[in-house]
Amino acid sequence: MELRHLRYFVAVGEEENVTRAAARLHVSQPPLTRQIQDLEHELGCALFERSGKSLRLTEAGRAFLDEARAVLARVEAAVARARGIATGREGELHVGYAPSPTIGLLPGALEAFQRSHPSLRVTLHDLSTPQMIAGLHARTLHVALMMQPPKAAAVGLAFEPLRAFSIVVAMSARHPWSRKRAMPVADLLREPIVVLARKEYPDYHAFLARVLGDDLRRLRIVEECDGGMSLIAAVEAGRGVAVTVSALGDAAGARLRLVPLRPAPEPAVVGVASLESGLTPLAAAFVSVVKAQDVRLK
Amino acid sequence: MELRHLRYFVAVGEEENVTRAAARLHVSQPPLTRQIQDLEHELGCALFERSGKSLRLTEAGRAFLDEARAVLARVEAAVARARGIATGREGELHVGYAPSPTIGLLPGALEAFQRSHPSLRVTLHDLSTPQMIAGLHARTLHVALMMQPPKAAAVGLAFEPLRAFSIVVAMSARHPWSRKRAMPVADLLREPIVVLARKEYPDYHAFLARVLGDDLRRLRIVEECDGGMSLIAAVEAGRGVAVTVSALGDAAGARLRLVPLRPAPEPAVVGVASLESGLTPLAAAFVSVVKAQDVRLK
DNA sequence: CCCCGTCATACCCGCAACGTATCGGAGCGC
DNA sequence: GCGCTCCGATACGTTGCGGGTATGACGGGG
Repeated sequence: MELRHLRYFVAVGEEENVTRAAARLHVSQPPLTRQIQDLEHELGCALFERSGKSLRLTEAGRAFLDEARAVLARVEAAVARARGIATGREGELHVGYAPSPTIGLLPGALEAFQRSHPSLRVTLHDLSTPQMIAGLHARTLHVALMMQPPKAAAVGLAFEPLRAFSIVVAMSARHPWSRKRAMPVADLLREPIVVLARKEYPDYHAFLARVLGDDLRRLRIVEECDGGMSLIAAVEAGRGVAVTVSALGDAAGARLRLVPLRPAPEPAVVGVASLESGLTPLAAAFVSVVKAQDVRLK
Repeated sequence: MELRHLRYFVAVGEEENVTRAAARLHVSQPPLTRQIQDLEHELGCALFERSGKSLRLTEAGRAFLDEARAVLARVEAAVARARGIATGREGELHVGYAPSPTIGLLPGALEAFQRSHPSLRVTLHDLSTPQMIAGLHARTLHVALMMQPPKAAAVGLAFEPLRAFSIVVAMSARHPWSRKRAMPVADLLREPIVVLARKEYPDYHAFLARVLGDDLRRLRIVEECDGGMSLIAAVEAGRGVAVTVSALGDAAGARLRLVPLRPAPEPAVVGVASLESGLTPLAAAFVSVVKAQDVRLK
């Protein structure tokens, strides 16, 4: 059976007249008769009762007419959907993001993208860097907003840098170091330190390892927080200081003082990652929109 | 586009490998490649990304794969449904009936039919004779349990008689005539008469006209009832007598006495009507079941 | 009784779907 | 780096089938 049979049958079924249906379909009557017979033969049951003159739908024919119309409508919808997705006018965009460093980036990017692609669903996924890389490869993520991964982890991925954040020590405004220009690492080691929980934020600990190297193990960690907001609150309350990227200022506002580390480590680069090849039109659009909207790479 | 394209695409999409898909479909690889290309060309968008070696579904391709599978499943279902209906294993049977004369007939008939056709929905429609005849012709009714219609109204219909009911006068057990063998029409005209409302029971008044002829207008009608139960109650209460078929005894039981009219009019024949030609398998089955179950044509 | 409308059959033609053979390119082992 | 292998794309001949014309069969209406 082919869609042709269904299209022909719908016409004949609606007209209950082969000749008129043939005119409607712009074919001649005999082939149409033949196709209908073939269809009935394949189904193994009569769709029409022939009364010499004219023909009439059987019970089964009426049911099959409904079904055939539904199938054809479904095909139409399938075509429309595929075309819509291919042209980027519909579909779903799955965006992975690392919350802390992208907090000042994400809202603007989403807004700009929704403006250029209205009626498009964007799904956000709060993930760690390894999860995002895996998601991109598995095609469950289209793009990921994250810190620049090491070269080795990024094979097959394109990474577009957007902002560079300096590494700072966050502390309460009442802290003795809060008015200084910078804090030496040696002094940091004497301070009580607040960190994000290792279990829930492997990325943060990888970041600390990169920034501090061996000094990481000499930190006096007094508290582990289960989220960025708890960390800010703990630091603001003076329970300790935290090593973080300057992006934290976007979330904390004036509640915290951010003092650069000395010597200044390599700045942390945040950007958008996607597949190097075979990225969807939507993903490409997202990358270019975010890039255009966030030209200021500091 | 034809179902072939969808079948081929589903195979290639699931395998993401033309050669294996070709083997699965029992065709050679080149035609399959070509059909897929034709499909993509017709859709106007790529369903696969070609990376030299092997090929991979695009976003649109994944969506279209789901849709194509759904279409094929729907086609399967359509075929199954048509076949099921044609062989009488599923579907719906619409049965029209005239309540009063068929009250002793319908329950047994339905039970017997449900036994021979389980998992089949039967819908009952309480209708007047002209409505049933129209419904049979319009194919909204499959069969109708009713009084035998006049020849003129029954063109194109097959009527299978089942029972013949004599015409009786229903009255309370306390009525002076309740012990007599029969009641002459002349005496009936002196009695107060209870009838069914003309508006709601045109059939009943047609029946009276057939049985009594011109005497109908000489009846002393004292009350119109809006249903069979009200009629029985009114007669039982002694407000008057009613002219009816002996089938009423099935509903009234011992509460009423039924005295034959004299001279006895032609008995009222109740049976099952259906289309003379082109009746569905289910309708035919219903007629034969009811006939077999109700052989005693009195 | 003839004519018209309608569906079914007979027959022919052309295209498009299929098969065989072959090419081109990418990964892989030596 | 070279050849080998695997896979998809292309080329081309063949054929089956969908579609066209002509005609038959049949019933209903003037």
